[in-house]
Amino acid sequence: MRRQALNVTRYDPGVSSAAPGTGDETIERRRPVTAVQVARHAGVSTATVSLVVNGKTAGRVSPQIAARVEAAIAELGYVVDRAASSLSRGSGDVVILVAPDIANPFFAGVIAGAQEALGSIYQLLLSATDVGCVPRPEDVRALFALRPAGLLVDAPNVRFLRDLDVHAPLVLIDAPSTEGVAPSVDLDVASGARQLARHLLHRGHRRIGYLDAVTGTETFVLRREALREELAAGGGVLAGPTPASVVDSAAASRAAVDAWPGWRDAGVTAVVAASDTQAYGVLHAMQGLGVPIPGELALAGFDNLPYSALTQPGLTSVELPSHQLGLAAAGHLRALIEGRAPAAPDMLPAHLVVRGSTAR
Amino acid sequence: MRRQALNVTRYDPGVSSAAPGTGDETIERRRPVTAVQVARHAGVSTATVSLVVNGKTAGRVSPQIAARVEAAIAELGYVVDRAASSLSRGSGDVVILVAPDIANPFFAGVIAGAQEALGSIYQLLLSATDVGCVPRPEDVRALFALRPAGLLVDAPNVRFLRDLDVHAPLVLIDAPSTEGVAPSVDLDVASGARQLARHLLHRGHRRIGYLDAVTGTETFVLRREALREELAAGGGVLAGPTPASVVDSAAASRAAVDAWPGWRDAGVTAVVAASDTQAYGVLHAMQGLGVPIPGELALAGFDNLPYSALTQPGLTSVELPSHQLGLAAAGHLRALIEGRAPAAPDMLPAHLVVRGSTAR
DNA sequence: CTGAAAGCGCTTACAG
DNA sequence: CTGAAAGCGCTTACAG
Repeated sequence: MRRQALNVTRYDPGVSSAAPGTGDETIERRRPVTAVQVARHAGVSTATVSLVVNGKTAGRVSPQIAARVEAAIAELGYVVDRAASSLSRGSGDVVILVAPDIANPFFAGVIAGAQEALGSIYQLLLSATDVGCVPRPEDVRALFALRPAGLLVDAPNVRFLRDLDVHAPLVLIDAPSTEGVAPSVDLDVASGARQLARHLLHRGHRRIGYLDAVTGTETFVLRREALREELAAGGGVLAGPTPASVVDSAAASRAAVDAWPGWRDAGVTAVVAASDTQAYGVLHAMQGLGVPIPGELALAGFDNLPYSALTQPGLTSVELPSHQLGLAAAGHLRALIEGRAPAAPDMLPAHLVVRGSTAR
Repeated sequence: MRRQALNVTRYDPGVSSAAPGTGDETIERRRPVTAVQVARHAGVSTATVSLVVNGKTAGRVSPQIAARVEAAIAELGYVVDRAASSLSRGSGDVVILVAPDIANPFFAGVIAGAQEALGSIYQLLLSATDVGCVPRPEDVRALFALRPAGLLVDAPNVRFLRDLDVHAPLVLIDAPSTEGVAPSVDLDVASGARQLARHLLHRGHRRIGYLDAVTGTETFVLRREALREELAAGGGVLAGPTPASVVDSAAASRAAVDAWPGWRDAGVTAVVAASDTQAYGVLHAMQGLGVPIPGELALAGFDNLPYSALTQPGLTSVELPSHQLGLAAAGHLRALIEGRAPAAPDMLPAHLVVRGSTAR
């Protein structure tokens, strides 16, 4: 790799060092303003400062004093130290979302929904686990040690929860079959899979190939098995090999290239991928192999990612409501945190979006 | 929307409530184990517990005592309260990456690189700002109030930094023209743009259309202007309208549909999009309009996202090394945090990847 | 309406 | 090698 000129500028802390120019100077950082300084500046106690910054002045602090404190806060640029605040209160105002595949556009919707539900009171931070891996209990435990207000954990399995054994606000996302262990907000992927099965049967397909995902999450088991059952009910069958790949287009493409001879020999006329991301890979693979879609092979996926409307042909997909998922999960968590009875959410409905990839 | 049966299970805290069955019971949470409990259990002081959990036993704690403490920790399931730890030390071990567009696959690489550089000592959390928006100084200030070990901020502009005025470990990512304000690790997008310009000129294109991004980030200005200059140097020109869209395929598709008459009338034979994500939208728009790519119109983008190898035709793109970017930025931050002199990183090189979308 | 004081759980000089 | 004690910056009963 060709190395080029350095473009990293040294940070100037704006504070004189102990021994300027000697080379072994230590950088002194300007220390953050504390409540003590604000209190001194406004001529009040730190208790009053705390009441003001937390908006608990009603009947406790006179408007005049409050105004004086506000002024001091603005002048000094005081920001509450949330580490200290968390320690004092027992927990903070951060909500952490743990997800295995942040880069998946599906999560943009979940994140937006969660932010909407959390409002400006809580701050949402994301913890990315390794792509294609379920989060490990020890990772989540380390996150709990941060004393967040609560945790949102995407797609863990039952075993994960047994190992976790943590008792704090926690809501699971898209974690079917964890009932009774922790609250979860789920997607009705089974219904979506059945709609897709009926659509394919209706289009005359009987022998369906399947490209699975290898994350070891329940949702993918559910997608596959619901599809299989509903196909069987209508005289169809999952035929040929059932390869699995990580949720990545390139990996899916390779898997599809390998699987194609088997699918073809098994008389497969349609392929379903466990996710749209993988379906894109299958589409590419078939274009490379000269197998026309939908002419020789129909194709469908799950998620209905934005890009699925843009492929050539457009991709038939089971739409999973990511925004609503984030909204419901964070809303539930918030109720838990605030000690309210959680509003009864639904199992969020999935519905099939039909496009050119399964046209006759 | 059809509502279905509720599938949210109530969380059972496993702890008896104050007034069981009365209905106004408050949920008592099992309180986390503290160092005091561990100390008591092991028959030592909390100071010793602290030394053991922080691995500072060498010459300070006898192996026997250390072993006893370890055993107590394991037995009680003790995890250090990081809020308290942060308060005591002055800052914690969390590194926060602030990025406008977490869902962009480009960030998967940045995140993986940053995690690699941070190792297991620091914990990386992500803060998602609204899509298509530069992070606001107040958001970043709120993040600093969490007392993280440091912050990595993607693509802010100079004005942002003037407003920020925060003096703590901070490294900017892909933030050209912020020299002297804060350290930054940059991508040589200008060089990439010039390579792309020369490639297009060499392929015989002289009148080039451009689809810009509307995030207000320097990197996009640089991409466009470097392309413009290098084209001019070779007798080419940015011609026709220069629409802008958010970094989203669907939005880009709409923008391209609108721009096409203008481009066509201006004699444009190639279009460059500010990002691959947008280029996918242009590709879709042109397929919809019946404009063959590359036959009638060549197309290229920036980022070389994984999916760019899978489109039909494959997308010519300026590869930006996302993994190295995360690695270098986090490495620099880590040096800053630990008071070491940052290793001199490079401005990370970009290089053109030529695919079918600009074939003759 | 306001303040002095205790306490959150940890870390780190300091004394022994 | 080990412990008692102070302190990080905040919040919250409690006393006035």
